[in-house]
Amino acid sequence: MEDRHGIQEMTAGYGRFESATGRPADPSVPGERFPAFARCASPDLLLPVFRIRQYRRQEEIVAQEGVPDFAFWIVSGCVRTVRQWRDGRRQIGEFLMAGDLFDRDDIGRGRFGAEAVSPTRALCVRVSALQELAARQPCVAIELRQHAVDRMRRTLDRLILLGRMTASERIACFLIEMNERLGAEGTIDLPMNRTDIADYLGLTIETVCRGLAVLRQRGAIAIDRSRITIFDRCALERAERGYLN
Amino acid sequence: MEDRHGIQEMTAGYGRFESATGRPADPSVPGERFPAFARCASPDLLLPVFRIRQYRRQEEIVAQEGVPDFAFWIVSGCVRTVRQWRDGRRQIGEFLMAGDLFDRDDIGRGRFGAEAVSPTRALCVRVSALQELAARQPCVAIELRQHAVDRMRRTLDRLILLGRMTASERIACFLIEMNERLGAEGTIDLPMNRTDIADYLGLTIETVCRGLAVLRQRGAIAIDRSRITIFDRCALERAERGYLN
DNA sequence: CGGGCAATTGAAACTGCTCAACCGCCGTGG
DNA sequence: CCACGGCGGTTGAGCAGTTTCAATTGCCCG
Repeated sequence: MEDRHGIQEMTAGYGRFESATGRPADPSVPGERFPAFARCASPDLLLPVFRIRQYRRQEEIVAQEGVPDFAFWIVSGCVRTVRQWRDGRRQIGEFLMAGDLFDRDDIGRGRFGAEAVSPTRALCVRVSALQELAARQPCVAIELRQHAVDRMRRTLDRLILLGRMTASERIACFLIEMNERLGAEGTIDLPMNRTDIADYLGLTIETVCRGLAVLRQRGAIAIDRSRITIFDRCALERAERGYLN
Repeated sequence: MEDRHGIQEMTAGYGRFESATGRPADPSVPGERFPAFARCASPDLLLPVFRIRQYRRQEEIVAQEGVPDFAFWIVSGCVRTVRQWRDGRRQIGEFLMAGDLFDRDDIGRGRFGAEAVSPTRALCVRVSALQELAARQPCVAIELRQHAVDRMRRTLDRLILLGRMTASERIACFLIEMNERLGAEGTIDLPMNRTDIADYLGLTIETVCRGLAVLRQRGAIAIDRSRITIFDRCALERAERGYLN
């Protein structure tokens, strides 16, 4: 299995751990982000526990009812957490980007599944091993803690968005969020399609299209398929005004 | 101050800790629930860190922008976490009942405030002290961990509710949740008013009233102000069908 | 008994959804 | 090489569910 192969490469040393990923673990490589603790934790503790996994577009990472033993650290690509009904309704919990981490607790222990939105490379870590690591290496524990806090903040923000924002506010909010997370100075290459956006924002795909069209007509953005260019960030912020009040 | 007085009482020993609350820490006392670790942790570690606080109806516990140093363990009563806009829109994050715990991270570090829905008694613990306690006493750490997992599950359930459920589904869902949490065998004495319910479910107060009225007309429930009696739980479960699919 | 507040009900307005058609791109196969 | 089909995205028209606005009821408490 490739898993076995990956482990052997990684256990050979810190350098091999990097080479096992196929590229150097340099945060400056566009789109790739490795855990900060990969730099501060001692390699002999770190290396035996990681595997690298690759996922194709739309590939399932964790089944909806799944409670995996592994935590996943996204190195590149984009993942959605998703819950689907038999009647077709679907809710996306969050989009996870390079640098994000998730495990069974973060997807609600069987509430949500996880799927690759775009081709994704992830560090795959047994939860128990990660916990042991965190117990020995303070910098790991700190980073995990920070992730948990950030996730709760973002999830609470989603409650406000889904509970009390209008369609146009949600869309503006989404663009600002994506601009900050993918942040290439006003040009966003969205990894997800309109259906994913709609299921993330609790809207229909048509409403998302119309909302984007309104922003385009106002000169706030330009739309070229999945590439959104932001001309007038203030207009977006006005559109999501409620968020800040 | 009563704080000082409370501390002195509590530091006197385990028995005084109980008496400081005014009543024995017996889980069987109706409506009162103390942390399980109050039984397993050694008293000399536990006692110096706790204070008891009482809050009147509608009293603010944590300001919306507040990041308190304390964690709160609700012994009796009901608390809402709430975010409010200047334009009047309001979203309730969750209702916290006896036995529930929250701290600054659970309310999003300044995202939500906390207010007493009904007269509330809470154990108030400095976060750093609780963390130290958890580091020394495994049973405390386990209980805190379980709370965090439960909270994430419930918050993710709220995402689905707010994003993809109809008004009647939300209302049925709410009644089932409250029945399970307040659970007196089919009779629910809701501590919160209709406005709170509406802001919890992302609806208006009128829609909540109408939804309840429909359930009453179908013979599923009876309504007497804040007292709801459930006659036909299956009808409620049908009304929230999407939730389970 | 009256004031005030929460809850309820009714009617109209509106936001967002549903259904449908259409566009443009791209890969495939004749 | 081009026709075709599929898919994602966009736009339009009508509809439905929810909100808004308004009026009324019921209850508690002074």
